[in-house]
Amino acid sequence: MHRPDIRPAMPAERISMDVKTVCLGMLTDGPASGYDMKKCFESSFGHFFPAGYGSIYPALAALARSGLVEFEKILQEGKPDRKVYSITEKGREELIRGLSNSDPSHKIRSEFLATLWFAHLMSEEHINTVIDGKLEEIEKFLHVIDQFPDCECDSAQKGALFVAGFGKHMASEFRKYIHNNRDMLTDEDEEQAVLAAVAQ
Amino acid sequence: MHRPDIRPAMPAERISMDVKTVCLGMLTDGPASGYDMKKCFESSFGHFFPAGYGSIYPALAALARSGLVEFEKILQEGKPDRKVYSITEKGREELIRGLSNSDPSHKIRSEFLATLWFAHLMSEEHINTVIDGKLEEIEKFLHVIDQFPDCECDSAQKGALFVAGFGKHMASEFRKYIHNNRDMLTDEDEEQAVLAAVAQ
DNA sequence: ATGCATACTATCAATCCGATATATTAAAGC
DNA sequence: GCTTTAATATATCGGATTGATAGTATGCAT
Repeated sequence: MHRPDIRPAMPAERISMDVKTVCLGMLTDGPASGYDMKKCFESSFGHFFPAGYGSIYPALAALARSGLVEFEKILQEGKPDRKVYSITEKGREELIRGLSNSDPSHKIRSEFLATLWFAHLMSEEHINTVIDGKLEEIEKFLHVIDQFPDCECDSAQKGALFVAGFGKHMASEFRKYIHNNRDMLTDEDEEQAVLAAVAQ
Repeated sequence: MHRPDIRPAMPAERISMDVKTVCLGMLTDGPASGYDMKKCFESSFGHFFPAGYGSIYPALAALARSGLVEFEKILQEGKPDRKVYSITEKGREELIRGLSNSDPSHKIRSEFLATLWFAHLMSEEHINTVIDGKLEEIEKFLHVIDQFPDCECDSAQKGALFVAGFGKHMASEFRKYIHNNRDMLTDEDEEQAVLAAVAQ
């Protein structure tokens, strides 16, 4: 009725493994441009932590403002100038802080599963299209990851191998589950099964 | 040099399985309030498609504006009024459209993996904290999903069972991979490797 | 010669996320 | 009895992320 001094929170600068922190981490392998980093996201990092230009460039700008990275403009003939970023000592400290969170998240956002949840509203044909498309995608991914390591951004040896192995394992289990269970979405006797389940 | 009629995109109203579409889907099981839907996200949907109040309420408002849902204000004694939403015929059509995307995404955003990628910059103790924390989380999730189905929002039988089974399978494979491979992050010879790298 | 790929930069609107605010009641703890 | 916590409900706000687009230049293929 008369608000007693509400102030806007000030979230205490949460320790988080965000795009900024990942960029700092990448720079521990040596200087790189935003473009280089995007490629690294595409080839390896992005499989479990995606980021596009719209996140990378603002992240680098913010890091530079806080003095966690420095950059050097390199003029090139023909091509646009490169801004080559390197991590500072302060940046290294901040990276360690970013890694210190004891409960980092692991989130899935799956339009695929959300769609199939409503399989009863879809034609059998379309269900198959969706599933076959996803299987193809997984196949491609497994092919890519099989010839890992192949990217330059890996001082990370141990960690990179662990993460790549994880990706490979989960992708092949993804495939396995779909192979073994896709029938339950398209089986003829679905009507019966459902009725039976309700009946008893 | 003079651009031949570039027009500002008009994104053609992308077909997407977003929060709005999921809310429409939930409403096919009967009318519900935003609060009800949040609970449904927490209990089941959120495991593969998270959404909080900050997404749900704006989504419902937008759906109402477009005439895809209607709502009725229900006055209650003691408690605040409920706004109970129901799907319209137009909304059902839009839902079907939302389900018609042939290539729905399945994305992972894992601070967990991003952190462990840099395991070589972390203490063995902290690596173990992070991993044990995640294992505990998985254990809880498996416990929850074992007593599925238990939520009210499931006309979806087939789809819900498929998705729940998927979650269960992937979670237990997650656990298995960590059990079998966590040693590679904390093995003794890491120190040597790191020292050697620094020394030269 | 025209379009397409590659190499670089960068921005914008739409959306989403996490935290917070407001209000009331009921149960649970001290 | 008093107080804290949980549950029922609504809603908003800043900050971050997404996906698409824009701009500029070279070289390659059709």
